[in-house]
Parts: sequence; structure tokens; C-alpha cells
Amino acid sequence: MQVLSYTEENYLKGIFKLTIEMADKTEAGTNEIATHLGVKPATVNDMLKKLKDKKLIHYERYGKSSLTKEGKKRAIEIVRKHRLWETFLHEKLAFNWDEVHEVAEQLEHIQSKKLIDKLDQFLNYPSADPHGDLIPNAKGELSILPRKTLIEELVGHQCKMVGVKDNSAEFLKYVDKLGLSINQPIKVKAKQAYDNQIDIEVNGKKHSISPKFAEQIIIVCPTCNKK
Amino acid sequence: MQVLSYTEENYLKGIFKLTIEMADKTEAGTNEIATHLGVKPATVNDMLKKLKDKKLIHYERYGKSSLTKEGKKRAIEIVRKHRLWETFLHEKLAFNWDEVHEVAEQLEHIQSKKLIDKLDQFLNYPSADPHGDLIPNAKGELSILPRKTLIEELVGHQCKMVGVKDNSAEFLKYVDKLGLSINQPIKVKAKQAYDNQIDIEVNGKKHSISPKFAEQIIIVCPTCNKK
DNA sequence: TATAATTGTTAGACTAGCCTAACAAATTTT
DNA sequence: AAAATTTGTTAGGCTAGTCTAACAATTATA
Repeated sequence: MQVLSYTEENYLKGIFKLTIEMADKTEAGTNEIATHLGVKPATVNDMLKKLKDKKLIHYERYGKSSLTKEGKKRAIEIVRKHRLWETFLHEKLAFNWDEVHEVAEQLEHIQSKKLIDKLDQFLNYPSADPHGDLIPNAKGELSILPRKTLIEELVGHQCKMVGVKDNSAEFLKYVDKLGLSINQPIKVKAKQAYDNQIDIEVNGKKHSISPKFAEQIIIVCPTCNKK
Repeated sequence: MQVLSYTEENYLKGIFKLTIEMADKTEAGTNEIATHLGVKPATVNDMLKKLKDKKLIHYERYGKSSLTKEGKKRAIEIVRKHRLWETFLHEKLAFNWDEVHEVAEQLEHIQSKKLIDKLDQFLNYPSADPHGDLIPNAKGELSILPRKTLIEELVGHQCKMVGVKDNSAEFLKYVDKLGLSINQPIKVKAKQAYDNQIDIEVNGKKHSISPKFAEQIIIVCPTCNKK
């Protein structure tokens, strides 16, 4: 598989944003792409011809552009890398969520399949980046798992925290104390019929939490949705 | 502080390796740099003029080149980034020590002071990378003992292995068999004038090694440098 | 020391990615 | 439907980084 230049990758990513992530359109015009990327239309025109030759986009003279199947696949790989790096910067290196984008713009162009797969693993296969945007998996699939709260999770299942409902300092402090954070795996060990307390395991540590608390923790559960 | 291009950074790093990390020289020739970087001498010639204009190297027509104070500072920053990334890949993402170099070659060019300082912190301020090479700190300080190969070491001196040149499985297996590893002390007992075999002592055990082998073992020798 | 070999430089050409200026096609407005 | 506006294309030029081929300076050798 041919390696694309830094610039070619940025064009694919830009066209992806304009045609696939924007709900209302499936094609992008030359001027529109130019504005989005901060270059002149003449420059875009040259690149569109080049990307067409490489079979990464559909393009005809005076027409709009869109990604081919291969082009879309490539674009999704770049988006995946971008969002995984953002997650890394935020979760592991304590960058603020509004500082991560600029650095991820550079990191997303690093060429190494092994690197990105290992990073994914290291981050616990996150499904969303610090901005809440979904992260495609290694196959390029955007898994939209239904969200629920921890109180609804089945005993024996392993789920992943993706957010909270309560945002009070008091609540967040408790969340923190239990070792919970975005993308943190949680295993439900048992539920007490008597008072609905839930026994969970987080990072090897066991806790018993109240239903009131569990109700505030938003999760997704791959196990529930498999098959 | 002006930002250097990917290519300019690679030239500085190359000149650094040839003039500062190699024991016996303080200047590098045009052809030598070309060979090291895998480009033609004519190309190097252009870049040397450019780096001279930017006051990053000392260079005169038909003369050898060396880094200025500023050039050296820049080169050390790149080396620092390279080695921190190697450490990250090895320690956090479970890359083998012989797989990290290629990816670090790309990562070392990411421009973000904050990123590299956070990474340093995340890794607990490591002082050596997976190959045993020293990592300069944020101030660029590094206790540089000149590196050379075992074949150059004087009889009677005790040195320390800090790396290898050959990375083939065959070679590394032999290295292992002799009890050699990063930071392993080696004593040179004798050299045979007849066939240049070198008698060494590693961990109390004596071995006789070929010059071909010795040439691949990178060492530092405190004795040689203690005047 | 004269010659050969090596090392370094110059000139000219190429590509990728960018630009401006002029023009052409498509679309919108009147 | 003609004119005006917007959108897209082309031609030609620029820079960084690369190359080859010819030449010049330096160094090693006979």
C-alpha cells in the first residue's frame, strides 16, 4: 500500500470532514476545500487531479469531489490516529482538552501500524477522544454502542465508563477516589438484592457502590452488544 | 527561535553523530555526511551553505564542518526527543529494543516543547534509552563520554558496552552468549599482533574475539578520558 | 614533485507544494 | 435570457530538497 505524503493525508482528511462528517453533504467544491485547508483554490485543483490519479477521490473537471472507498478508508485511518493521540495527550500526559488538537495534527502523520495499535491497547481501546468524538477501531468501524448507566449493567459483564451525569465537585471527587475515569474499564461483580448495592472492580480494586451513585455513571458495554 | 525543517534537523543530527558522538573526530567532511544521510555530496553542499547562513554550523569552502554552539544545542534537543520516544515505545508500548529506532526517527521531529517535557515526566525522567544511550535533560546537559568500538580500546583499560552497531539476530545471539549487555563492563586483556584477535574479560570470564566482532561493539572508556 | 586518486563544488534540471493573474464555466440575479 | 456573480481552471513562477555531470581543489602515492 502506497505511502501518502503529509500533504496528501491532510487533503483526504479535509475532504472527509467536509463530505462525511458534515451531515448534509456528500461532495465538496474546490473553493470550499481551499478555505478549509487554508490554501488557494489553484493549489487544491492540482492536488485533486493527483488524488484522482491515485484513485483516492472521485473528481471531474468543474465538478465536486468525494472520497472513493479506498480514500475513505485512508481518511478514517488518519482520523483514528488523530483521536487516539488526543486521548493519549489528555489522559496520560495531562494536556487540557483544548490543547491536544494542535499536537495531534502532527502526530497523526506518523507511519507505523504497530505504533497505533499498541497505543490503542495502551489506552484501553477508547471509543471517544477528549472532545467526545468517536474513535474508529482498527478495522475502521465507528462503533456506536448504546449508552446506559452503570445501574443497568448485567452482573459478570465488563463495561467502560464514557461519561457522568452529575458534574458536582463532590461527585467527581468520589469518582476520582474510586479510580474511575473516561475509558476506564469496570467489571460488575455482583448486585445485592437487599439494598441494590453494586460490587464493582476497577483496576484490580473492589468497591461497593450505591444505586444513587451508579445511576450517574454513563457506560457502554461491548459484551451486551455482541451477537 | 526559528523552527527548522524536518530535513535541516536531520542534517544537524547527522553532523552531531559524526563529530561529537564519535570519539576521534571533531569535524565532518561533505562526502562523509552524504554517506551517513544517504544523499549525494552535491545535496549536502547546498545544505551546508544554508546551515552556515543560519549560524548552525562552521563551514568554509573545501573545508570540514562542525556544529556551532547553537547548532549543537539544537542537535541535542533532537537527540533528547529521539531517545525519550524510544524509551516510551519500549517501556510503555512494549516495543522490542531493536524496533524502536525507526518510529522514533519520525517522532523526534514533532514540534512541541510541552509534549516532550510532559513525556519526560511521564517516563520518570529517564537517563538512558533502551539501547543504553544517554538522554540529555531539558537543559541539554549530558555527560558525554566519547563512544568508540571495542577494536579501538587500549590494552589494560576497562570500558563499558553501551550499544552495538550490528542488529542481526545472529550477531545479538553471540553477544548474549558472551555475557555482554548494555552497561556491561569489559576488560581488554591483550591483543594478538598476528591476527588481531582481542582477549577480553567479561564478568570474570575470558574470551577471545575477532576484530570483525569487536568492531560492532560500541563502548565508552572512562579511563581513556580521565587524562 | 608530478601524477593519480579522492574529495568537494558548481551548474543545471527535476518534483512537490505552494502562489498570483488571467481566464472559462456554471450559477444566480435581474 | 442576458448580465453579474461565483466557482473552478490554467499558465507560469517560486522554494526546498533532491539529482547528474562536469569541473576544481586537496591529498595521497609513485
